[in-house]
Amino acid sequence: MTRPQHEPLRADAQQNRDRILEAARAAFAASGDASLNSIAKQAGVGPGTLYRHFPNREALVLAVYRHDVQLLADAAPRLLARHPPLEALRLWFDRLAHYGRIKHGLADVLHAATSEDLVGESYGPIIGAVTLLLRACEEDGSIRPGLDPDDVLLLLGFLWRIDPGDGGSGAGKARAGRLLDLVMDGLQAGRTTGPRRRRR
Amino acid sequence: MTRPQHEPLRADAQQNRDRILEAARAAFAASGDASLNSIAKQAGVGPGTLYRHFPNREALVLAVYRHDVQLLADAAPRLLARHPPLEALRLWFDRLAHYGRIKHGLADVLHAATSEDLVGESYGPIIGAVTLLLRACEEDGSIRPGLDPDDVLLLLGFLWRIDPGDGGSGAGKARAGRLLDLVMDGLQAGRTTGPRRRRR
DNA sequence: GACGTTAGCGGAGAGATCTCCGGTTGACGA
DNA sequence: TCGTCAACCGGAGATCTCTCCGCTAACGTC
Repeated sequence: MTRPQHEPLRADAQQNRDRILEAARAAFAASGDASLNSIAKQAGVGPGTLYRHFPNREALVLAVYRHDVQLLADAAPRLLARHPPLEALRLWFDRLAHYGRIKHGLADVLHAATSEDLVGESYGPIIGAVTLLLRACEEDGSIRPGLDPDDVLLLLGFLWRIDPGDGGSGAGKARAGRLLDLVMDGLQAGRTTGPRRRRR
Repeated sequence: MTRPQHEPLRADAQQNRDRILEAARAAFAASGDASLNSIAKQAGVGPGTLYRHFPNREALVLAVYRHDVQLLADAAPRLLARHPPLEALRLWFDRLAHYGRIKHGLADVLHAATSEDLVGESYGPIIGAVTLLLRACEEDGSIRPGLDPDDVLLLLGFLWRIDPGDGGSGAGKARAGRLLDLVMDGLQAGRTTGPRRRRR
């Protein structure tokens, strides 16, 4: 954590990067779709500088939330240590959903992330967490074997598209819960061992 | 089909609308992300005219593909007449997936469609088809009861995000198939009647 | 056919994203 | 401390999306 990524930047470049990130964090917190121009201005740099550091909007959003993404990824092994695999998987999904609901700026980010490699820096930990959880469940026999983490993450993409305030108090949360139930059932179908457990 | 929607337009307006649609169809076929400006120019109208007829890119894309969307929706009752409900559902999903793979311009359209009401014109038939299929399956006892068509459609959103040429020959198709299998299993879990059928 | 009403036109332009490149400055060896 | 040079800056500008509004001409009426 907080390790210098890639090559060390020149001092002024590093300072600019930090200033941009700070300005972006503030701007995204305020509006979510602040213009990159205004963020650059707020950070006291030219648009060119912003775009050199972060080639597009996604990259900037991802960098801003990078720390949170890492926290989310780190939660996976912790959950696995304290819960049965299947339960850990579901709990982690819930966190992912909650995260998607809070940080709505990320909506379209992981959405396009699958194909981008630039995003690997942030997408990597997430895919790692999913891989870990799925493998544990698989070895446990509680889900069907042979699942591709990328597939699962793609399937979970709906989480980013649920409107947080969807139709009033907590409707979004309920919706995410219903759909996650459905996905969990799908994952369990074709499991290798144990009797099929009835939902709830 | 081909009924005059809403109020009848003035003759010149109707002509402009048609010209825009024609130009857009050609442009989208060529590039998929052609600029609306260029489409307007190609159609021989000003940008203002284009935006009055179609308030944003989505509306235009949707209008261009409207006929195809209707065909897709119409397929649902036909499939139900010739197949058991569950099978009809899956076959229709396959069509939806195929459609998503071909008309990639629609990718981000139905994506945002859930919240928009402007899109109702095209989203409506789709949601209608899903409702029909789900209800048939439900009465048949082959899927769990109480499913919300909107939920299901939201879950299926991954279909729009699969890269058609995903990693080479037909990989996208395979991926869609795997994920649809998973979704079908999820839908069947908790079904009311009959023994749980093993996949494939 | 002429006329008034108003739907509709279309271009100017605001504001956004992203690129390009001449000028500048930090880093480092001497 | 100084010179060199590559890394980096930042703003001009190309292009796009979308809005606003003064003007035009289509349509119903007489």
